Amino acid sequence: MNLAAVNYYFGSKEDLYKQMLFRRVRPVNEERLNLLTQAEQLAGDQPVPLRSVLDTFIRPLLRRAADSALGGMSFLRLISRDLTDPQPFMLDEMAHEFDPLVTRYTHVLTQALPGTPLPELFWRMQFTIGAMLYAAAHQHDFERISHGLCRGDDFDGCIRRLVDFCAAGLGAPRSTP
Amino acid sequence: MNLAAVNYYFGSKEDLYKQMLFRRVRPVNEERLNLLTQAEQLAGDQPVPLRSVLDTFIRPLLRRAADSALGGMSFLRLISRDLTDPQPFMLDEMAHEFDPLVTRYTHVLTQALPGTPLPELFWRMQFTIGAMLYAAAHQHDFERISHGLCRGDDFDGCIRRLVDFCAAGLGAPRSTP
DNA sequence: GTTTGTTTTAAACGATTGTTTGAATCGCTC
DNA sequence: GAGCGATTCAAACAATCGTTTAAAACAAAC
Repeated sequence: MNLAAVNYYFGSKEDLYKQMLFRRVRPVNEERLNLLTQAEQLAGDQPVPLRSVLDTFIRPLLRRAADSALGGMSFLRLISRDLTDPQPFMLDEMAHEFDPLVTRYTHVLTQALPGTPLPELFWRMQFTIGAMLYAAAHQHDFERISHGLCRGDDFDGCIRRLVDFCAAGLGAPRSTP
Repeated sequence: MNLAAVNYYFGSKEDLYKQMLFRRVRPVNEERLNLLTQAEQLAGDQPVPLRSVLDTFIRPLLRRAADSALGGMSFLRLISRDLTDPQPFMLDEMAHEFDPLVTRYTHVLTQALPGTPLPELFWRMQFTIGAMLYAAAHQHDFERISHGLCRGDDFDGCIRRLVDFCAAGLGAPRSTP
């Protein structure tokens, strides 16, 4: 197609990139918060179980892998890359997009993991994000890396395993420094 | 400096990039394997404890953050990026560089985690790598993200927390699909 | 001091980048 | 179908990219 259309419709290449990425990311985060609300209602006055919290966070992103209408693997690779190594012009709006998530998830996680110091929780949330993003971006490669032992298209299996892994990690006992 | 020197000494920009990155990565992986050998000797005929395995894998990379002579944070960001979203021309040599690691660590981990099916172990190794790379690349940002709760220069703390998290994750019980 | 081979430099190369321009084309209303 | 704003397109724009070239500067051996 004609590249002049980019500037006609979006003003610049950066703006096209921004709009494209946020068009994909926004529904993911909306879905996360919706699922989280549902989980809270289901839990009543009890804290939301840790594994449920993780599922609401991981599933909306990971299920995109199998859905090419929502971006498929290209989107997962792209968002993983942009969160791992953000381009400067994306930083502000990205932070703004993810702020509500940080607030809500910090809140439910402190209740799901009572007694965990807040700094500890922050670190572990970052580890969780890292594990998820790396798995999201490399799902397909695992088949090659593991010499066929892991299926590259087993998205549900990937989600379940991520939840297993991160639930244990988030709830891990703390070793003394 | 004069950019023509790049082609004079390295042939191309890609080759400069390759050599620069491998010059930094190779010592990391050598250190990993050395520490792993030491840990094996220390363990005698017992399996190497899981947390020790993780320490040999994580520490050699993460300690670079504080050592600008070994690349510092710039190196960590770069290698994190290149492993998360590899450039095509790096793939072959990267795989070759990491092959021995995969073999050795798969071996010691199957012994440290008896009964874990190999596919499960592969998935969890990937999660571990993801958590580590993301933490490595973002150590500094956590201070801002957590509103000052997490120190961005607490490298030993980061290692210890990563080991806590990943040890629990690797040893987590498996939920039924 | 001249020679020989190596390194550094400035200039130019072709290719590609993101963007702008102005003319053509379209869809619509009167 | 004339007129008009919106869209499309090819062409050209300046800027940057990685690389090559050839001349200048350097170092070491004789």
